[in-house]
Amino acid sequence: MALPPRCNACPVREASLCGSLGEDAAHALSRVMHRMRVPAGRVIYGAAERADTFAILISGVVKLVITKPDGRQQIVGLQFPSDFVGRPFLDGSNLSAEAATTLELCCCSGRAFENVMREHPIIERVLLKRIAADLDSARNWAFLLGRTTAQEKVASLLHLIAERMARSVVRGDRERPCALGLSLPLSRMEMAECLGLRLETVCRQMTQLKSRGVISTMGRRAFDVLDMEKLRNCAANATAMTVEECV
Amino acid sequence: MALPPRCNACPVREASLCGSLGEDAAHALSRVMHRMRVPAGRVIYGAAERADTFAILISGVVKLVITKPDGRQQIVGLQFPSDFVGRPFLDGSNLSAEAATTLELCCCSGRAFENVMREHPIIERVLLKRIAADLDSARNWAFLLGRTTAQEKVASLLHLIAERMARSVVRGDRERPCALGLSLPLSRMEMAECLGLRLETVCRQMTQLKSRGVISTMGRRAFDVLDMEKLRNCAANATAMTVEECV
DNA sequence: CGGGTCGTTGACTCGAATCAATATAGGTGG
DNA sequence: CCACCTATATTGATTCGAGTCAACGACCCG
Repeated sequence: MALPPRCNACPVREASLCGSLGEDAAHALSRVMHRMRVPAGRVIYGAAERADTFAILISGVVKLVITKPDGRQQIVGLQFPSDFVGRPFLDGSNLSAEAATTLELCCCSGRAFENVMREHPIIERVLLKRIAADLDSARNWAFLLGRTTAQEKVASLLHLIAERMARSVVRGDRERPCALGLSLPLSRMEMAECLGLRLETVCRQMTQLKSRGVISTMGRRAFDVLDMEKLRNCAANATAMTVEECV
Repeated sequence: MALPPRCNACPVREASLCGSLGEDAAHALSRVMHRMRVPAGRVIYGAAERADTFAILISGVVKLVITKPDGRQQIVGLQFPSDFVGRPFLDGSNLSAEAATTLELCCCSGRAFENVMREHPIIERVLLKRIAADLDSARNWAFLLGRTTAQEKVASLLHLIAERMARSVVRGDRERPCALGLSLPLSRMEMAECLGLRLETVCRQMTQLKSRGVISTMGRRAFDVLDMEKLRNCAANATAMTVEECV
């Protein structure tokens, strides 16, 4: 009746939804879920088909995208390791979920998940909290999109990525003063789609942050946070900040 | 064991969360909830205090606002009659809920609600669906903020208000070709705070919509939709639309 | 009827978008 | 392993939509 070895060895067990369940709900879930690798770019669920997947993200990043008929796209959410992906009970909006990087998932069909959930109401309660947290993030994102400068947007995104990627990489470690050697899960284009900007604008802001010694980049898909404090400042209120204060 | 008279006479009973509950869960809820009037401008819950209210909105409009230390504000959600207001189980973000107009609420303490919920898990399931729907709205709002022009933003907001206000006013009526004599629950300033714009920009867009015969206004807090089709077009893709096509 | 808030309009500025060249990374085949 | 090739990223010049600042007008209150 013990959990399978893959659960005991699971790097996100505590941080994920599973970590908040009791022994038997966790066990019941473990019986229907299985590991899976998904290559970057794969669509996990799209606007058309019924979202019939439930998954916990073990590694990699998933982007949630709204696409309109005229081609405009907006990334409205990012899911990191330990987050869940899926839309139990959900209506058909124009939302799709796509692997931004190669993923490791622990997943099952939506139907199987709903069955386990019906037998273990605690899962429902935990899911409710997770969705409420997602709602909070979505609203904070709306603030970012509506009320901040390009500078703040880019800095906030890098800050978010630094926090979430570092947490999933140096687990257990004491908090580091600054995050080094982080992989950047998004292209410039995708960053722009996140932030309601054009990719050229994202580039320019990245260049500025580099020249101010806030970050540095290595290749296209990696960066360092040289000064977390500065980054936080840039994210919070770039407008109230002169170049002197920032450098 | 019947529901109290105020429930049977409740104008939003079917559309609200209560309408999706079984007989006894609805009855249990009705015993802890009570009617309340709240004047416009009152803060229902704020960033500081623990959000300890749960309410179903019977009439009026509630705005959900994020305020940053530097004074920037963004309205990240509107709740209309039949929606719920409150944050069961929720973390402290910088979100506050404020009455945009005079409200009629059916409410109880968050604690009381959680107690009833624990005894009637169906409430949890229904709440989960409502929150998931809110999450969807929040993400669609993020698209609006990130990827649309001022024109589309204003048109979309008016369209949303027309839909939700009409639904709560002419309940039961067949769908009207266009909504007339709608009350506008927000000031220009609040509209701007919704849309990530300045109030002057909102004004200019309103003026344009009027001159194109899409809407008309009567006083500060009322408007008509003269041509719902045009409004929908303006909301969907103002950029792809010349003045000729619109007029 | 007068005062104050809120809304409207106008003139001008500025930040990000757009259009247009490069430059670099990273993969491919020789 | 190197040279090439194509995606992606960067930088520059210019435009344009929304912001800002300022004046005026309309509505709502006592």
